[in-house]
Amino acid sequence: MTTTAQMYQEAEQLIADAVGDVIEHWGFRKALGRVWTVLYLAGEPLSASELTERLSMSSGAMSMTLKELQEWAVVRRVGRPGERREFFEAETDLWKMISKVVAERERFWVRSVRERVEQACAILKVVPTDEGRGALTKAKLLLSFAQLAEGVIDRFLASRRADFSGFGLLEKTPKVAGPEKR
Amino acid sequence: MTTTAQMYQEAEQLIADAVGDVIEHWGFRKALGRVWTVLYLAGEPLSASELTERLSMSSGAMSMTLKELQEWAVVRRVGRPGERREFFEAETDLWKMISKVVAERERFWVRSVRERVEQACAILKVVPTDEGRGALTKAKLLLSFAQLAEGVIDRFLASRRADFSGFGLLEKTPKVAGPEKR
DNA sequence: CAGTTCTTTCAGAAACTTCTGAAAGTTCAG
DNA sequence: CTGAACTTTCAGAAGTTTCTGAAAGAACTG
Repeated sequence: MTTTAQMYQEAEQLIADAVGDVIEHWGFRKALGRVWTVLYLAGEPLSASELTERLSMSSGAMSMTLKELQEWAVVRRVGRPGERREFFEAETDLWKMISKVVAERERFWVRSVRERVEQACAILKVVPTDEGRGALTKAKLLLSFAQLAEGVIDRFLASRRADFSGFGLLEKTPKVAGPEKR
Repeated sequence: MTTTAQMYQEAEQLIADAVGDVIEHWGFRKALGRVWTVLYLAGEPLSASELTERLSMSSGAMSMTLKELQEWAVVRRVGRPGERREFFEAETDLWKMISKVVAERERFWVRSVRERVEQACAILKVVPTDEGRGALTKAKLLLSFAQLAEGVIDRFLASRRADFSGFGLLEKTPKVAGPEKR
């Protein structure tokens, strides 16, 4: 016999693992996605030990994972009156989460690449061989691509902030997308 | 004294490592980015041994790397008349490369997630607790987000341009405060 | 301020990824 | 065929990331 609690857990695991996989694919630890998902689906703050049990993780891993999630402002720590323990709840505004990641992570890399390619271009400028000239042309192309990406990221961050601030894409208000038609 | 050949190599290393780092950040092996970059900058086909030497990699690693680059259609194998060895040249069409990756990699994951969340929704539909109902609402939101992403990817691929113009990632139907042309 | 409860830290274990280099395989000229 | 030139494969090495769990640390409570 399958209880409703078991069914809930099964669905929770499915979604947690799915989100965990995406998150891992994007270069974070799978555990970050799993923990966030359980908190998100729960809809109310949960304690660390509750999470530890539901996801079969060690207390140490849970502590580190929650710390990292908070650094990314994706999970909040909330006190609960009359409770000794700390509770945690998920940030539900997906735009807020995504923009934070893009701003801190993607931007950093794009800039780092741009700077290094610029440096290489400076060197190639004074290499008077055919090889050097050909490479310079191509390096400049890479450079303009990096600059393009930098611009896209900046515009992405600016535009959404302007239009959706306080109105997060996946905020509690349902009715986001229509019926599927694939 | 620094020769022009040494300067070329220095610039080549700088760019190769920069591209390698981005590529790694995007979930591929660093070596893929480094090898592609050397071929790209060279502008002409190079042999495996040439690459092995320039990048200080083992022959085994080079063989595997070139194989993977070819699978991603990012490097082509070219024969050279009168030469026994095989030569390799870089695909220079960035759009072609990016669209291939997006089509095969991102799409796969978005769909996989959508399917798993759909499955979980089906389970939650028959869980008659408050917990279950709340989670179902949220799961449906995740689902609509996955569908949104699927749509964005498909439109991006259909647009067939690498300049990213108008690439508002989370664009819904209307265009917002657009300084850029449609 | 001693005890209880919960959280964080961290060294080592485990798991996973990538690389090396020798051996096996392939191709081709003579 | 045979051997030279080059490529691929793969088992084990090396490197990297993530997790475990015990111990130290905090935060209350009575």
